[in-house]
Amino acid sequence: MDRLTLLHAFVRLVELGTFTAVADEMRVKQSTVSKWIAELEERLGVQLIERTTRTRRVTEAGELFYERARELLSAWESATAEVQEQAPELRGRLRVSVPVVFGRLFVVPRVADFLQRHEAIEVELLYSDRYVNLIEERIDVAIRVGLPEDSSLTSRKLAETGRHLVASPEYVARRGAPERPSDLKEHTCLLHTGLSNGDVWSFGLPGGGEERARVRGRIAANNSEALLYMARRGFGVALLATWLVRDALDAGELVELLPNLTRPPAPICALMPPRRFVHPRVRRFIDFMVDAFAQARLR
Amino acid sequence: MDRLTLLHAFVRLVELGTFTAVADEMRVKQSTVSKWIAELEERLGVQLIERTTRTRRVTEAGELFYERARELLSAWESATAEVQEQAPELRGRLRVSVPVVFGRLFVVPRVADFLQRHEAIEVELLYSDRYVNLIEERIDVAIRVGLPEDSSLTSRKLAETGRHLVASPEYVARRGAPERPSDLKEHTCLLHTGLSNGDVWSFGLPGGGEERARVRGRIAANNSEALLYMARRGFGVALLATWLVRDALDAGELVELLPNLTRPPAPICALMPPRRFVHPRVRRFIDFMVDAFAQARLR
DNA sequence: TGTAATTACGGGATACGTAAAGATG
DNA sequence: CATCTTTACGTATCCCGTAATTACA
Repeated sequence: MDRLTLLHAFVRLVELGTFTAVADEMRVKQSTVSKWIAELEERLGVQLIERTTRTRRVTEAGELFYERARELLSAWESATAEVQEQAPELRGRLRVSVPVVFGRLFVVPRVADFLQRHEAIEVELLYSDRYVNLIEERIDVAIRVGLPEDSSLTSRKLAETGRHLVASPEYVARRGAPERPSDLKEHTCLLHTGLSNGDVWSFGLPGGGEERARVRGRIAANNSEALLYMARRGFGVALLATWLVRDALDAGELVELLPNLTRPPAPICALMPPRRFVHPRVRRFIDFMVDAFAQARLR
Repeated sequence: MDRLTLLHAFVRLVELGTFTAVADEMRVKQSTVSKWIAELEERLGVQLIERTTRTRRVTEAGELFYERARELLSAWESATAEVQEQAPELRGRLRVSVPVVFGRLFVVPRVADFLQRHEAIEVELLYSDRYVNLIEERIDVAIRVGLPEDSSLTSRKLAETGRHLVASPEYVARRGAPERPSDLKEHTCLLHTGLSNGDVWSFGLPGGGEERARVRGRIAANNSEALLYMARRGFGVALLATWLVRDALDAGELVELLPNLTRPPAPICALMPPRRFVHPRVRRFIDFMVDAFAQARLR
């Protein structure tokens, strides 16, 4: 086992107090943390933490070692940070998976900025609205609208997008317009699969508060553009990102429903495969995107 | 990979200059060192060493990181040493493989001293003159006379033992006594297998210098006592440790041959399975034995 | 052309997670 | 008795070594 990881676990155990907390923080199981601490003590030949199932007490040796461990970890941090400043030119290839429409509208310009700043970086853009397997496809970062169902991925929020509840005028003429979220039960809805709570739509009420509706429909897709297409064709009601539906709204191909209710914004996330160590250029890319998205609001 | 191991490899690469030298020192293959350095650079996102197949040059970032890496490694060393001093009571079980005769005469008393000093230590003595598989038998330390053929084991010299060239009086009466090392070619010799150069016996000449003889015989064994028994029974000439043959010499069951030539002493070694990390109690035990054997000469 | 580093690949050790056991207040 | 750690076990991963390839003097 990586000795610095053992130190990290030990330090956090001293600070947080329970194996469970450390495990959650470090994204491993309790049993793993237990083995890590045991291995560290075994290596040192010294008990660091006296523990029963209910109590933990840092030994005298543990107190001493805790200080040293903290120093070591921060020395590693500063050493790596220092050497990375020394050679700030990022290089190598980034494989970035982006949604088709959102990618074209919002990601590409920012990627261009990133490329301009870092001459030696290459970017491979993989357009997809599906939740591709990041590991198999060797993708460094996937940018997606909404939180993924697969929570094993590490995610970071880049921005939020407004959403509109829409349907085609023809559909509304035929089926009527819902007047309250609960009316959606009577409608055919177009569901986005692959997102957490894809079938529960919530709305902010004018007086404050929130109303949720579990919706169902004939069509479900893990692709927003497919839903947009189906909505245009009058197959049902869809809850879609503002920038996705704007043209259709302007053209009169779609009309907005429940316009007096607010829709909670959907997060735009950068997703990474659950690697233990994130490559600097990936981290820097994501930092850059977070920063770039924070500058301007999505319209 | 263990980050501190990567640092160690990098530091030694800077100091030694070639991947091969580092690999030999760290007991891994060149390809492994190559991957280690590549991984370290990959993690940092910085090239540390510009290398072609023929030349290596430490980059500017590498120079800087070298200093930090050295500090980190020595910080780890001192942190572990410090915490181990803090709690010097060793505990746990040591599985020690010892030769039958040498063990009884020289090891057991020293083990007793070690047990007396460390109350919480348990020792399991496994008597064997064979070269047992340390890993399979989960042996922590094996003490052996002579250097093992299997050089994958890490060994540490505890002491040296004098040796005598012996045969039974009956054998000498029948076959005559050798007058020079080269005469041994005409004799039936009793060979110890499992030792490096077990079939090449060398002797120090009175005027200085050394003479080697490649010997052969009908009987070979990886057990000194078997050779002693065969020598007593008159099956040939044996080169055996002083303490092993003393009783038989005193009793007249064996006579010494070539008494005017010196025999290079055989090393007494502590052997460990090639583990990456030696447990403190094992290390301390061996340190203790080295010290204990250094006190008194073997007779 | 010979030496040294890198890359490819296969086998084996190992470290993780799941689940059950154990312990303690 | 409930909660938290440890232990047992199966599996997937990763890491090392062997061998082929590449690169350079």
